[in-house]
Amino acid sequence: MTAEIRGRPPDGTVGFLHVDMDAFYAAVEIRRRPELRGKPVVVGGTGSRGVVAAASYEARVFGIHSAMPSVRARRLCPQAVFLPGDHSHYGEVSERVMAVLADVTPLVEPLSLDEAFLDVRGAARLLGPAPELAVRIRGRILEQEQLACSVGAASTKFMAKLATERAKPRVGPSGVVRGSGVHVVEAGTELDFLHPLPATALFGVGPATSRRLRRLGVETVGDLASMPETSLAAALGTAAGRQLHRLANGIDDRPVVVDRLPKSISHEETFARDLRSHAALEAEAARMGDAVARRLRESGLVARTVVLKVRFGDFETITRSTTLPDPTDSAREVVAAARGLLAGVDVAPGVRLLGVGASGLVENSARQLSLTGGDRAHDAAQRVTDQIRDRFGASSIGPAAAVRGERGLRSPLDPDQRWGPDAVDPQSG
DNA sequence: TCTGGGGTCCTTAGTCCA
DNA sequence: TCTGTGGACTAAGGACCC
Repeated sequence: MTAEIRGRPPDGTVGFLHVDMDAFYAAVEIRRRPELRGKPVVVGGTGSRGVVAAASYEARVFGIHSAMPSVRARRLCPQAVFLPGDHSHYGEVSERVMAVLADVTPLVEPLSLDEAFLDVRGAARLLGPAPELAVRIRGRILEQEQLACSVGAASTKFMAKLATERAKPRVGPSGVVRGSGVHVVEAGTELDFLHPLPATALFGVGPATSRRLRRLGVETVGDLASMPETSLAAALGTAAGRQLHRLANGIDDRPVVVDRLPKSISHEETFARDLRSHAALEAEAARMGDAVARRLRESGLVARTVVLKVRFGDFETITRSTTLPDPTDSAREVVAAARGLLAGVDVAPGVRLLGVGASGLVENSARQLSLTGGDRAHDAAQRVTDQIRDRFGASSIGPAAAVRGERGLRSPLDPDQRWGPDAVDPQSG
């Protein structure tokens, strides 16, 4: 049984840290291959339809950034070293980094492989004030992993995250400029720090919201803070308006949450070329549904809702979902639901991406008690399948449905196969 | 110009039911 | 019995984040 542990809400003292690894994936690759040090290194985007997952600061000098289409990145810097991602290795490194953080406080909330919030108010009483802990954490990660990170310290999570940005290396006119590594926003100076920043610095202000805000004459966080909450709510919706108004005024009472349960699990893939055959797509849906069900079982979760995502050649994206009579982690049921949803989609225009997801997740412990005999036998069979895969690899066994249809479009499902189709290591070929 | 994969949260609209 | 209302739930899509 997983229990969520929550820290206390902020109390006005500098007690929150945000730790963010610098160009994490690229830095891990450079550590593995020291001859790449100082060179522009790009992780991901090795295929024709991929995007950049991470870029070293030397690559950023050329204007390359994450989420940039790989075709464009190559045009900007043809001499950059493009590497496929090695997600499982990054995961291992991340676990060791998180362990360093857990040495300081049990109140660690990972946001992704390379980022976490810490509530150090308790630890500070024993180990020293938050800014000192920030410096110590940074030194320890550098010493143990030979990887640089930046740390922000402030009185709230959100402010600590903004502080980290200030501490990071940046790209100047003459190249890479080293960052301070640690930045502290002292209690009482939050609004001085916050209000000159562009509104896009706020969590939740992306391109669409930014456009709407500019139409209202809002450029900076200060502009936003001086607007009535009701006007923001009218322009952006109740929840977003309220949230932005609070953040712009430095209010963020979210505690650090440890062991957060996932809300959804999904698997999606962009194909090297658009698929038009229902049979081929059914096989892909079966493969992905099987992978999703396996991750549900690994997490000890069952799902109430199965979601199918389809992106067509023109980038139009639709989702179709269905809620099951009983929550499940069975590949048979997830795949059947996904294929049922797919049957209602006209795939003739050509499908660029297909995804299968599971949501409405609950812990499996309650469901186990109510299984019938047939379900128990099926569960046992799935456990054996999982064990075979653990031993011989993800592609060693799978649903028969997954091998029908058009073959050879891509390699079998591989957790490291991310960041787009046709990931080929240019160094090896 | 070309836009991955894995998530979270919010809004809107429709349906069912008390 | 009819009508209105509001909550819960479901489905679909959009925006955003790393």
